[in-house]
Amino acid sequence: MTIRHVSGEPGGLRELKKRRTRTALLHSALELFTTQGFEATTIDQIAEPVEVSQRTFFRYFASKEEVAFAVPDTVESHFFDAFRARPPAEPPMTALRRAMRATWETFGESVEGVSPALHMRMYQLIESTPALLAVLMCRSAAMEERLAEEIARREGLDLDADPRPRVLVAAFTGVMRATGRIWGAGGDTSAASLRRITEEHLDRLGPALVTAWDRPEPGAGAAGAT
Amino acid sequence: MTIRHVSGEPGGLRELKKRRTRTALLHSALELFTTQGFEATTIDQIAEPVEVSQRTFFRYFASKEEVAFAVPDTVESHFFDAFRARPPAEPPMTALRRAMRATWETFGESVEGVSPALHMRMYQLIESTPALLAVLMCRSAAMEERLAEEIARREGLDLDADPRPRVLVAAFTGVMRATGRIWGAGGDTSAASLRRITEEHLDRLGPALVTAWDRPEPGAGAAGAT
DNA sequence: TTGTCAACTGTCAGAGGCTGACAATAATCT
DNA sequence: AGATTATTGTCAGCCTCTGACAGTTGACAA
Repeated sequence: MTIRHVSGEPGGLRELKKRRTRTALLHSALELFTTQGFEATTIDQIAEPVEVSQRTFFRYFASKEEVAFAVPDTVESHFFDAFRARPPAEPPMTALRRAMRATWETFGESVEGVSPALHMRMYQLIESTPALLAVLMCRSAAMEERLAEEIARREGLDLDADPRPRVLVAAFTGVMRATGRIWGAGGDTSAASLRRITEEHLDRLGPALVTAWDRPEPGAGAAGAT
Repeated sequence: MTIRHVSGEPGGLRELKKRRTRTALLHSALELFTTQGFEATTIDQIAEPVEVSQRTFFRYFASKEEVAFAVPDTVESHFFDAFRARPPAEPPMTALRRAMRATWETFGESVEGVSPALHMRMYQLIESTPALLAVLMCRSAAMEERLAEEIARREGLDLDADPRPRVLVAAFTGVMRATGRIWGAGGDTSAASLRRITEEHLDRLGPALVTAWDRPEPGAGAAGAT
């Protein structure tokens, strides 16, 4: 008969151990990264406190970078889901913004047992580590593509013929990147600060994009929805 | 007395040999990358036809990625210089576009002895290789930052307070990325094709950004130049 | 021409990221 | 309990990249 402990989550003993090992590796890595830096940390150093071999680390995370992006990954998924859940009537920029706001809110608690304070430190580390920044850029580009596809779908546009979805997304993420950098450079490292900076900057491109971009093209003749 | 051969460029024998080695390594690498793929190519394979040790390769190129971006690097520099040379009276988007056009034109000949056809193949390889795409994204982000700074300087704006330069650049490079992807996916791999796609797409965001973005803000009150 | 100096290179040794193969161990199912 | 399957550790190895040291070669002056 299958033993089922009172521990919240489903699955057997094996599943439980796996989740524990993963979380332990994640914590160990983040702790080391934020104290000694990303490149100065070796896989052996990460695996040692967890009492696990280097080989096992690579069975949980495909690379050293991946563990650094585990939490951002989760947050990103939340954001994308939140965006897809926005009503189709909302202009894309509005929907993006509200999805972002919703993500900030479900973001106060821990993700995978990682405290918000640690997220923040990791974000700053990513911003200041070239190798991680490169990965972040690549991931951002992939996310931009997915968002552009989703917008094209919502608005009934052809992504190959109409650059506007991509441009809108580029503008949005451009602001996000900019705010990220400003926040990273500034003194106030709180999540509230990041949130405030983001809102402020998004405010400033609202009128130009929200009102102009979700209507058919103003200039040359190209097919658009509605 | 210093021997000065009739070979075009300046410098002594040492300089000449260095340039030769660099070019040879570059060619060897690009040839192998485009035939077997980036990851399947090892440093030893690159160095062998040049009859040079692996160690020497790393004295010319800091990493395997760097050699892949040697030509894009040169092109990028040309573009940035061309942009800075644009008259300050031009709206930023117009200046970006003309700089791009100028870059396309000085681009027909070989760069560092690499034929345009090989550039094209390399661009496509970069687009289809995750590791290279990551580097490209990072480099693009750095370029965006430099362009935004330059625009802020031209227009007398404060980059930390006004997101518009960054957004404008994001829109521009967003279109460039999009065209790059469309071109890479399409059948026509000629430079002319890339050029045409780019022009077409830039046309479509012209009215919205050229006329709206170089004026002081429409909505909330923030300081801007003229 | 010759000797000195500086630059360039090869060899060697090694760290660190990452992977495949295989055997040992531990959980699950019957 | 025994068979099955998943997870792990060990080992061996490839590849990127770096520091150290010694050998070679071009540059320059006496």
